[in-house]
Amino acid sequence: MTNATPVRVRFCPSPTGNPHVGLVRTALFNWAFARHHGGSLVLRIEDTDAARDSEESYDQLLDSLRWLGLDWDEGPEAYAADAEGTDGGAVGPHAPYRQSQRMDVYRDVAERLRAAGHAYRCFCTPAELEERREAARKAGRASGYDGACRDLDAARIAAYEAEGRTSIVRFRMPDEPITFTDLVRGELTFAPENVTDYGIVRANGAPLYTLVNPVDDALMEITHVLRGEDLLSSTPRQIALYRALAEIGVGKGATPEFGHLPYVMGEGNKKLSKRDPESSLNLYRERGFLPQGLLNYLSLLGWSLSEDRDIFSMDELVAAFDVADVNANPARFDLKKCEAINAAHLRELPVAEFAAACAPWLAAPYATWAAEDFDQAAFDELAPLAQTRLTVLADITQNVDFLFLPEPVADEASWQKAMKPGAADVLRSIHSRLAELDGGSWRAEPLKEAVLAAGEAHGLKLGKAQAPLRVAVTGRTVGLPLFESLEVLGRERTLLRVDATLAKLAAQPGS
RNA sequence: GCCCUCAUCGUCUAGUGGCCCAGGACGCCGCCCUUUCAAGGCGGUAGCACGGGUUCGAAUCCCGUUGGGGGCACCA
Repeated sequence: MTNATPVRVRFCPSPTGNPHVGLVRTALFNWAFARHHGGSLVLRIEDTDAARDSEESYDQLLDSLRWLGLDWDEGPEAYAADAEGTDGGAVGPHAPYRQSQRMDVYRDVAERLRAAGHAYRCFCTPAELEERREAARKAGRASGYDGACRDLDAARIAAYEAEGRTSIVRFRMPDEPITFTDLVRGELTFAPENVTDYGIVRANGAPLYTLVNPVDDALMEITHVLRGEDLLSSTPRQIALYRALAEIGVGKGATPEFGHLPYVMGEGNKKLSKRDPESSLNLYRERGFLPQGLLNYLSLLGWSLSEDRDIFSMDELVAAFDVADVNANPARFDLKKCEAINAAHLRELPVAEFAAACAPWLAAPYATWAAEDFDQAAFDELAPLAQTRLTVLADITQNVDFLFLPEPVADEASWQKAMKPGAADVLRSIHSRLAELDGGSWRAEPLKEAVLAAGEAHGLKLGKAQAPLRVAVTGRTVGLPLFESLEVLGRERTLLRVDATLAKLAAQPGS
């Protein structure tokens, strides 16, 4: 890259379905690259396929990017949701940024390409194409377009038209190898026989991605194209188109540099697809991943900050990020590690921020308790204890539900585990010791002493003695530190729950 | 079938000819701490796909093999 030209990268999703993590990783690398170089990130919406695109997906896409904090400089609307756009809401000098609103641009470019001889009308029918492709394959040859309509004369064209055939517009590839230096893979060369002429406008006049994407990159003066490796083999085509565009005066004439990012793979070494539930960004959001946690993990797929650091902030990522350091091999998405990294970010949050971040999962639709039973102050007291125990924020709900539910959840497995024969006796001892504590001494430390003493009377260590009490009060065998929990729950409710458990135990045969 | 691409512990990676009988992280196992579970501390498990070169010396460079992934659309 020349130092003089400011970096301009773009993220250009098509609004089809939920955003998935592979897409997010691509957005992240583009964003980090732009920020690292003090350049611009352009958000362009590639909605040229009316059949698959939807407005809902578009809204979701922007919402996701905003949630992630991946801000863009130019796009169909401002990053800050409340900001005023300049042109129909769009922000930036190259509006509009939705391709569905740029159709006249593409039509014009396609026409000029054809006039200059860089493209031609192709009358081959899909059936004919398919047949010849098959034949080529069988013969062991490359199966791309065979160039049948490359040099049709006027008579031939008239004959096809008389036949009622429709035509697409096809780009004419030069008969020479194309070499470029991929930012992550190095120098690559493609022979002409393997990169054949390709369609750029449908028979119905609608432009194809193959045209639209490079045209907009040229017009929007994109300097670096960082995208998935699935587009690697179409790069020579785009470069050829770029050269043709330069020739007819579309854009400033410079071809961007390309960097092809490795795939994000899912289970069984398959490319993580949109259908794969593991790939859905919304899923991570609903489970309570922190944007910085998810992004931190995703950045590790094909890149690393340093030899011995896996946990870092977005600022650190931006400071260190370089496409040249991205490695070329596909990476498997590992949920366990993703969760571990998110947990680390959760722990690094100041307590108040952590508590605030929990809020969505303490209310509908996540809360299992009635809204009016929620007690913020009680929650805040336990929040620090929960912070080291969560992997994702959604886990907060069951960690504190005992505080807000009228009675603890009934977890059969926990009950079986804790309420072994003799548990009732222990619980009775605990109850009488606890009952001796007045409101003023209802603190974690005395509570612990009381349970300890009660346990000793039965020859039990604290670990064993606390189990039935924990289940009696929280419903579960695993949870936040017990005595602090009791302190917050309060004397009355604790005693009531132990009473209730004792009653239940008494009603149970064999206890 | 043709073309492209990739190849270090189970997984993500560090490593760009000697610092590597390969380092970190997640996972897993064990120990310590301990009120359950975490967190934290300590330790362990496990890898350069294979075969040829080049070189005094290769995980690192070259060739081949094998294996994985992708592309070959009037999808993007």
